[in-house]
Amino acid sequence: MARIGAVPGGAEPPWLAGLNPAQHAAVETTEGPLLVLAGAGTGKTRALTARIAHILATGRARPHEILAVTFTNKAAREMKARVAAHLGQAVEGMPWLGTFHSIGVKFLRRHAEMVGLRSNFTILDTDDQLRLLKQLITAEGIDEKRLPARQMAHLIDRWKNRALTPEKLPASEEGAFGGFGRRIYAAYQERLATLNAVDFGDLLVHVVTILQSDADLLERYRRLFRYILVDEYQDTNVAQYLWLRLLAGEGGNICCVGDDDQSIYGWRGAEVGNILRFEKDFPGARIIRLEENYRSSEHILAAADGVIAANRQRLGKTLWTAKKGGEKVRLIGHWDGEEEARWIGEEIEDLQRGTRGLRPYGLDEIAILVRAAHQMRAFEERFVQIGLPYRVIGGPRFYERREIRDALAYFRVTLSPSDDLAFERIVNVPRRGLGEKAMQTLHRRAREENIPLLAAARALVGEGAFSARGRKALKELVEGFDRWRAMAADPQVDHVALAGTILDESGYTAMWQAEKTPEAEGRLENLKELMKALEEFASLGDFLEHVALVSEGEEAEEGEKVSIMTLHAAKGLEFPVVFLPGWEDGLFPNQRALDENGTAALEEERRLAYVGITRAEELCTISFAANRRVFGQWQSALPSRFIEDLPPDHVEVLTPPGLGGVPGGGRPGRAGAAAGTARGAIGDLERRAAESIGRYESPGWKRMQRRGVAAGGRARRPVTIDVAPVSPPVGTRVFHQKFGYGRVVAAEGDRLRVDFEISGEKRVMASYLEWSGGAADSDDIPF
DNA sequence: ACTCGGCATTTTTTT
DNA sequence: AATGCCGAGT
Repeated sequence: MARIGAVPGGAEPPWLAGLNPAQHAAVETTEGPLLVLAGAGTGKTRALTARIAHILATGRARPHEILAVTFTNKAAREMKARVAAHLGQAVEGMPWLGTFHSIGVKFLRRHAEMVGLRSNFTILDTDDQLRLLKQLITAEGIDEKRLPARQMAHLIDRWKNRALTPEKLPASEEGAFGGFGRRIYAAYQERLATLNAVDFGDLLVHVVTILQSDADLLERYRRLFRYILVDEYQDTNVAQYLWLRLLAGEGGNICCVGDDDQSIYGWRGAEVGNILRFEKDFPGARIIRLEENYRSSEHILAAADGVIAANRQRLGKTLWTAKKGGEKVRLIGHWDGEEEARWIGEEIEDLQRGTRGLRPYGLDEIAILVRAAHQMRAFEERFVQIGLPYRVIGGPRFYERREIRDALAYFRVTLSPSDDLAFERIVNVPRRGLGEKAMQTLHRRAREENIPLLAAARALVGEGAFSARGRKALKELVEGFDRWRAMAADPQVDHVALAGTILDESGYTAMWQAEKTPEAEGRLENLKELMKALEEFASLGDFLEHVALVSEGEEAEEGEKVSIMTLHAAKGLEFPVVFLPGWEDGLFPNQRALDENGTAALEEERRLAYVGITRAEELCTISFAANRRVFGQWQSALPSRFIEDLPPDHVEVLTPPGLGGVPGGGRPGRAGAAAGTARGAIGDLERRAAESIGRYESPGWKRMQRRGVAAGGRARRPVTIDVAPVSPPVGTRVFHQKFGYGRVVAAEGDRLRVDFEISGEKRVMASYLEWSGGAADSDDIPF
């Protein structure tokens, strides 16, 4: 490819080496507003980091004069490392390179007093937030069951994403949360101020408030940030957008990189509109498109394009690749979710061995990307069974575990005695004989004298309040905190040792040791982990700050493993081999999303599909299951409507196991053309589903019926409308997919006990079984 | 004050 | 199926 911009005769600086013309332009167009539309796999990070290197190396700005914002800590870290690599030296302090939230904290610590905070404010975690809201809601005399705190938290989050403080709430929001929304929101903010605390959303909103309220300050920052770079611009929400506009000013040097087709965070306030509107917002903006894809094969790209092309709201890009040929995207349907997991497990083992003329793949090269976290379970179960190493990315997070939160609460109170929320969390953990009544007493005193709970506890203990047992324990706790605080202030004391001391002396460690369950052991393990993590930081305080902002359970586990994660978590990653299970209407696209947000949500789901497919470099396999267990109930679904958008020329349909093979087992392998079209295979599956289950109904359809609409206008009919499966009477000879033939020995409703010929007695659901006379009434099956 | 058991609810995605 | 919440019993 011809290179432009190379200086004739002069050696090209290393950061420009190997860039294509578009990337080159993205790097060298430093002045004025610039939007880089970077499709999936087009070397976006490469361009972005080269740009920073370029700005620094050419002396256009010093490191602290660049504001570079990312969405995840991981992206920030990677960016730092890659800029350093470009320049061939460590980047000394780019203090303003980080996530919106971490930069927000830094900014807020400097200007806390402008929003009524002190600069040592604490950052609330979700638990704290919910507990606080619960209190406020109850105090308002509202039944917390009718209006749950979760919902309120959600609401507040949405408002904050739009930079709406209680005063700025529009009239249209007046009815929110049963009409109490605004009032509780205001009370909540007030309470946060008293607690000297902020929540996640505040990290954005307070910054906007400050910048808007002080023109001089704003001007200072505008001058400071000579260059602004924003990664994943399509994910910015209103508050972040305001931030950027304020700081960039008119014609500032702001460079936003993003891809409207990868906007998948609308549900948490991201506005695709931000990127769609860029030219209007920043007059004279230049737009550069990165369209050469370096990641995926031709077929994979074509499939992704087929899916995304159905969206209306897009800026439009055409990705192309120099890589021709490769494997087609594979499509396969399964009987149920477990079979899907089983098949993928076997497929992975095959891939490892390198069958069918494909190269052998390492487990690290393989990923399974699911729509919803609960899908992961089937895979975990299966993989444990067959001993296939896997890792769940973005699973239950380390810092959200109970024992970790408890430990952190102890640290928090030690460092800031007025952290009531943390104090509340651990006063009675381990049990100290302080129940509801004791807590009421504490709260009353704290409120009356306007002092923190810890101070109230101290006073009350001195006055001889509470039961003898509780008083003694509480006294010990208060004195403990005094002691630990003194130690924390002593530079001689190592903070890791201090943390250990706190957990031991408080009796927290002992509490779990006393519990001799494997679970408790795990928790103690986690606490050890925590200590190890602590070593990386200079002080407890530093650590707490880190924890508040980092949610990534960053345990770089050893060994080769298959990765399992949600599609959301997969954004920005790539794998040679990708499996995309669960492509069923209702699950993907997700019915709840559709119900709540209609067409916009459907487009976002489609983008999610696009993100999924474009993660794959060489081999991409999409699958769906006719039946899936949801809430312990079997439900059936139809293949995702996105499957219809896959261009047939680039897709190979595989034959599901059990179809045309041995019943209930044996994998026929790759049947190639025998399966015919995608529709053919799907039809077979649906027919089988109908035949053996009898009557079933897709969850999405049920919802649509209730609402009396066919959502999206593309709804298809479910197979049969009759929810209750008929049970075979005791004594009936039945057939089960997994256990084979057997006889019913007992029944309670549709739960049966069946004595199977091979595997003995099992409890199974009637809907699992086939028996003569129990086949479907096929009058309503639309094939 | 704490423990246990029954009942309801849950799961879409997360900085 | 699994978890969390509430109420009754100790």
